[in-house]
Amino acid sequence: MLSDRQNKLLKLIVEDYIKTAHPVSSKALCDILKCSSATIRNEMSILEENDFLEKTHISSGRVPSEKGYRYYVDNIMEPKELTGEDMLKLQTIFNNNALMLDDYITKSMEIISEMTSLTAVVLGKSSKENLISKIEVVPVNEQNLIAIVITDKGHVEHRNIVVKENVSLEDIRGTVDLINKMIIGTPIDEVSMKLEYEVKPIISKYVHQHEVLYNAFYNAFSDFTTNSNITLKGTKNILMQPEFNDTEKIRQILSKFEDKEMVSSIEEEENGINIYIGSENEFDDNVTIIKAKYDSNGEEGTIALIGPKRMEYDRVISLLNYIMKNINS
Amino acid sequence: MLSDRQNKLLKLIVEDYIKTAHPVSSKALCDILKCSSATIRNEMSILEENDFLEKTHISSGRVPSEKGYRYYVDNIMEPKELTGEDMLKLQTIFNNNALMLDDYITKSMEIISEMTSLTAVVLGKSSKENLISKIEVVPVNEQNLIAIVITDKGHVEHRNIVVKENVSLEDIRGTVDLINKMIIGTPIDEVSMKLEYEVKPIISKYVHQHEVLYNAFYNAFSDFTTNSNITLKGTKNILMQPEFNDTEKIRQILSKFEDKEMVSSIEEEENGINIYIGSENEFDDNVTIIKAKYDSNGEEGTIALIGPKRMEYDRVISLLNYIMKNINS
DNA sequence: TGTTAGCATTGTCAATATATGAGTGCTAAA
DNA sequence: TTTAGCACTCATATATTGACAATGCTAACA
Repeated sequence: MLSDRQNKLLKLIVEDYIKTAHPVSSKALCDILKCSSATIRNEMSILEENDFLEKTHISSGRVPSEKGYRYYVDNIMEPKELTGEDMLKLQTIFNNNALMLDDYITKSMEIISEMTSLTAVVLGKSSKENLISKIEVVPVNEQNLIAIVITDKGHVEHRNIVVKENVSLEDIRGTVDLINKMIIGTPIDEVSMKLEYEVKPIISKYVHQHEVLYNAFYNAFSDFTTNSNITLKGTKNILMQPEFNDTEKIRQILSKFEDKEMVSSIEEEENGINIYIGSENEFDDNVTIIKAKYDSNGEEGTIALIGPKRMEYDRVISLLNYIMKNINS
Repeated sequence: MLSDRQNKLLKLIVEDYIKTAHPVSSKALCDILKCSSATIRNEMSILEENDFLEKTHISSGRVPSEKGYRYYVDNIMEPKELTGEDMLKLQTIFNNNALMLDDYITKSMEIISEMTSLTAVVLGKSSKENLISKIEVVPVNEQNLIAIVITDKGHVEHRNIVVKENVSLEDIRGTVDLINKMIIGTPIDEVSMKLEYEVKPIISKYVHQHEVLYNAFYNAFSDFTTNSNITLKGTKNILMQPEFNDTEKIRQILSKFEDKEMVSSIEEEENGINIYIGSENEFDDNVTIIKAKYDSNGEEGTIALIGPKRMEYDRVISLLNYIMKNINS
């Protein structure tokens, strides 16, 4: 267990380092702790022996280790009130009644990304499990139709449908009506199957050009499930941090950001707000990721912030907390 | 005017530098030009005097200047046949009948970006001038409706509409019918005006809760025009090039990529394929941008590739040419 | 007149040296 | 337990050096 003074010291070091990004020297803390630098050095070396602190080289000041950050987050850090300014910015978003859930989330994460200089990630649960609530088909010209699919959660997807041969508008209408009747209430990821085994046999009875039409619709619907739904905001922010003053590191992170699988791996399973420091996360050892899983009336997803391990943990958590309070229900 | 040999020399230097990214020495070209390095140096210094070549330092090999690239592009470079491999990759996209114009363009630019290690930009003309061909409203639950707007070019936009007070479904239907009747054929950027001055007076006569409903629809439609329509593919590619082995340059370009106005400035006004080398473009002195304006049945936009000045001009142009041939009409 | 061999020159790059300063660890005394 | 003092270490910056890769120039050559 750490003594009171060690706690206080660790707190000062972590917070100073978060602010300045420079290793913290013993001298710098004399005034605050009302003792000499030697005393502080003694305490520091104890903290270092216990792996809470590290040195960047043998005669450098101290820097928090991953364990140090973890201890800070778990035991020292105090919840921080949102500043009026921060709250105001978010409030204006949530006060806007005309937005959908997705917009609330994306916009607030965009703002948070800007406020904190972190990179924001929004991973909407793929709409696989959403139920189809309506299919609408609108002709654009003789060969092109647009099929619009609306799910029970209010998600809208559309696909272009090309009908090469001459197909009568009636046949199209008939097909759409049939599909609509049979497919409403089906989860999106089961649409293909249902089309194949239930709709196809019936269409072929009632619709003239059933072959052509069926294929067109089948193609349009078959890739709905593959939709991934990833949003990144402020990609560059994290790369502006001094810990990424190195082209290799920048390129490495950029590559990961462009890799959908990599980004998808950020998805959170646990409830609440969770912090993954450095090697605790699968994404990249150099970063901390703070994730939160949201659930608003069954619409689930993950919001996350990515930044250097040296981040304002207390502030970020308050901000995420505020969002979660506003969207969870 | 340049002599034959100077032309040949410049060509060799440009192409060698494009391939290797290393300054080209006189010795390296002896074999090809069948003369001694001294002779080549003499010619080189003439080319340098005329600003076609530069040195990175006083005793370095030569590197093409902007003027050198420009001369190469205008007078030396020969059109390059697409390799079977390149063509095949693009062909598979254009052979897919189920795609819309936007998809053709985005997908082929994505592939080209990958093939050339350049960054691709697609700037669709904002759909401002598109005419509205249908408005569809679908209820999601008691408070939320989705308004879907389809334009004559087949673009689909949707907005969530929140109706707080109890409004009857009939009133909503009535409003939608009215709006539909009055607004079809209107250019998107005139919708707000038309709603205000023509639709509003009539709605207030026939619909009960006209105030609430009108406001909801008005809000949903009012930001249609602000839609910008920018797509970037392979952002990281350009930053992987050796000329960007410098965190400052990387950050500078990244910031510009995240700045919508900056990216929008890439839009091309001239017809055909145009090349802007270094300071010839407004975006960034360190890059070359090759732009093409497309026009497919009135749908206009710009496609562009961004990379280091040291890029395979001939290949890139052939690739863009191929796309343009396939989409222009 | 154009080409070339030869050589001094110039700058990069990498390795090495040197000085400076910030910060530590340790020890002995308060 | 705290602290002053000092030796020590390492990063950083700057200068020095030698090897190397080019060049420019000149004088000789075809």
